[in-house]
Amino acid sequence: VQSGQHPALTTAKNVETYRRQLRRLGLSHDRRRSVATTDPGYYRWTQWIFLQIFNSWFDPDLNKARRIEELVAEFDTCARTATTGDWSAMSASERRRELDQWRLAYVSDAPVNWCPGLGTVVANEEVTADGRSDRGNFPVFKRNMRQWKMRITTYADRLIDDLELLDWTDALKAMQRNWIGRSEGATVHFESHAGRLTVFTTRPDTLFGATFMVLAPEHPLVDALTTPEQAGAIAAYRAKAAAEDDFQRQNDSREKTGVFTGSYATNPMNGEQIPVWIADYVLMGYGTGAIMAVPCGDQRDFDFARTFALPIVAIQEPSDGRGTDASSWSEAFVGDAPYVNSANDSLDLNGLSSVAEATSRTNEWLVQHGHGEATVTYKLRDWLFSRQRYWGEPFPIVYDEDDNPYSLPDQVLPVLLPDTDQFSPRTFDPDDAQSNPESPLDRLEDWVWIEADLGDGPKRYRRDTNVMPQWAGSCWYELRYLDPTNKQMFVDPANEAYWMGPQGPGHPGGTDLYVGGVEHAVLHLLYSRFWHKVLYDLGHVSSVEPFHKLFNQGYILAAAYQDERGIYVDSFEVVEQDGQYLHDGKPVTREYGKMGKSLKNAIAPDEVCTEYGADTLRLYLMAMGPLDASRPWENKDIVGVYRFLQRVWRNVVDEETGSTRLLSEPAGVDTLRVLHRTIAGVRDDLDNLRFNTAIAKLIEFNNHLTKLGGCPADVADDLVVLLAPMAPHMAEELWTRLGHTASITFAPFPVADPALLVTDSVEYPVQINGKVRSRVTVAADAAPDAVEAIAMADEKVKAALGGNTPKKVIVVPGRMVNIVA
RNA sequence: GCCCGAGUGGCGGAAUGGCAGACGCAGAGGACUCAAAAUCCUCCGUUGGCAACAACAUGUGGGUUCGAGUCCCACCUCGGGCACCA
Repeated sequence: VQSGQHPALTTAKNVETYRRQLRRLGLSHDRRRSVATTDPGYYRWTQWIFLQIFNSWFDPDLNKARRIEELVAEFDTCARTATTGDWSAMSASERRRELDQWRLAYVSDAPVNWCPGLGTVVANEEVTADGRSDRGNFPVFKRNMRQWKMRITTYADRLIDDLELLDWTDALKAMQRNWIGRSEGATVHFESHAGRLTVFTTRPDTLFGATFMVLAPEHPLVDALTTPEQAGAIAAYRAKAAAEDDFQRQNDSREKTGVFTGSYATNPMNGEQIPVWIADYVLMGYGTGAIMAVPCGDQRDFDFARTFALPIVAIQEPSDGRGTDASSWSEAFVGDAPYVNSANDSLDLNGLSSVAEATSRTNEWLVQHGHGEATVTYKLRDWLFSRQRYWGEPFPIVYDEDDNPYSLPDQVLPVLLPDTDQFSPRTFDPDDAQSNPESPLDRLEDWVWIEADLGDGPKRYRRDTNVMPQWAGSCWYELRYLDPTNKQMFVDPANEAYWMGPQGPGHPGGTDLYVGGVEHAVLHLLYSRFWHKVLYDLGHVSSVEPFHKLFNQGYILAAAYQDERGIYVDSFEVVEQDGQYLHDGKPVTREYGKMGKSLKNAIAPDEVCTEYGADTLRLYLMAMGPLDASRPWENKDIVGVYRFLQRVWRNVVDEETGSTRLLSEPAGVDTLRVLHRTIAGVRDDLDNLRFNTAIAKLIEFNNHLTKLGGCPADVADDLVVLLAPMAPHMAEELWTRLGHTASITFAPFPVADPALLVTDSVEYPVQINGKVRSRVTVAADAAPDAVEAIAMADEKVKAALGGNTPKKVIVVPGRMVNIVA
């Protein structure tokens, strides 16, 4: 399955068949929009799945999603207590609010990424490292807004752990692990006069070296900790930090800045009073927004301590011999080394040299004494799921007068987009951080307000005017492909089990093969795994994962040219002259990059198609290199595969008459051997997605036929069928001319005859000390001893040995002979 | 800084630890042609040699092995991802 394509396309032989199949499915072909999201069926089931998620919650005890009714039942029997107050005493409205806090899809007023240039909010995964939108490259601002989110964070562990079950590249798995960012450590409590300060650390074993603490400027306890004499400096620092957004803060120089609050906290290990500072290198959005600083073992803390003359205490004897007097160090020490200065009345780490052991002993001690516990934190945040666009699935949600969300009943699905002629979201000055989103649906008052009876009698409700992101449909479309016309459910469980069910114990199930670009690593591929796991937990699918084997194809690159100002110029207007590249007569520099508008180097496949035909375009793309490698497009290379196709054609068809011109003489054993080697090789290459070498083998076979003067009649069918997967149009045409009436699609793919894969005799290269000095031809079934004897008797070998007796002779059957002289 | 990849002719690239450069592009020569295009044939890593052949060659330096583009160690360069993440 190729991302974004309808299944009709994967079986269609040509555009007409594709359109016909689409018509049969009641769909239309629209190049600008993916088929999936224009189909009311997809809208309907995407909304239905959304409601499944909305009406479920995550049970941490079972580590899985469950239906919301089960939570209500547990509240009723007091098996679980509500987070706010007494469930049995709550009013209906209070109960709604309580439940809404548990849902896997929820509305919250929290920091989101607002992109005024696009006019919509976007997910964390859609923001680039430099704080811009991945589409359009507009600035993105963190703002509190009321938006839909999905509780993907509850699946963080399973999303990491189940990567083990998948046949994906290590690079892609690493990207997902990285993005989820699980770090194991401990939370530790430090007492202060303003209350308990809790920090997260991955190195609880270094607690004895914690000589100060740093809070994020936004930390809620900063006000209470700030002493009157420090109030001015703290306020000024916080104001400065607030004026900068996250991205500016991170892009600023890494000079350490910060201000002392004037207060101290107690290091629970040794009772020392350590100063509490604020600094912008501590982020409110990660961990607890507060850190303990261990300057001897962390470079950032070390820099901070040096800048502000804070104490540094060594807690390890550095392995590089610099000694334990930290005042003489020029950098922090990181690594395994024996602990020193690390003991109190009830815990002694001194002398240990294993971080793992010291960590587990510290964790035990923290729990025993009530100072903390082992904890895991994640970088992953909940998924921002609403957008302020027109195109997208509307939320099947309405709000009552108290702004509580209600799901619409299944019978009214799909909620279709209302008619309008104003599709664009309102966009703003890209830098106007204070602007507010306006969905195109907001303007359609007639659509927004509905009268409905959702159990409380007929009432007026307001529709949700957001739409779902483009990822919603792609989160589950592969499931719909298994059962595209089903009107009763999104996929029949029997179909899902047949196509995607686990193939044995420990197998996660999922599609057999998924080909897609690596740019989806932490977008589509993360989101769809999450949805799939929710559907699995709720019992709708039998597979644990949506995509079992994933293959990342490389990008097609093209030359891009920059003028002296560094601005990209149209690559088609660049000429090469004496090894120099010129645009408008001025020299430009060349680089290779992903094709696209920004580099002005896109090549329209239509033009290649018009000039050479679709088969040539397709074949060129497959032949130019391995599927997973990015490689440059070279117009001048296309002619190579074009010539190959023409040679095949001329070997089969007489260009004068248009009828076949096959050799009536049956193929000789040489030709049959080449044919069957080709069959075996092409099969193997196709199985392993090595299209480039499969094509090379076909070219070799065809070159062999060209030398024969044409194609013997008895191998013509095989030649054409071998070619069919890669040049389907021409193969179909040749097939017809060879007298077949049924489509070549249904012709069986040739099978190699093992008898024709072996030869009577084998040419052995004979090496002396690893260098080829001669070759001998030996019967294929000759015993190693016989091969050795023949090699030793060879004139060139004798001459090269000069009468000396070899120390050793190695015969690799069927491969070679190596003589050690 | 951390995590993934990748470095082979003029170019794109081939090579289960076993003849490095398959196949294609570009280039050179030839046949056909009045000529050109197209087509077909031959050559085509570097150096030396008329040649047979020899030496050197898969980013650099070591190692393992009868044998290394392939495996191991260190380094260099390029591409991608993440990053004041505690």
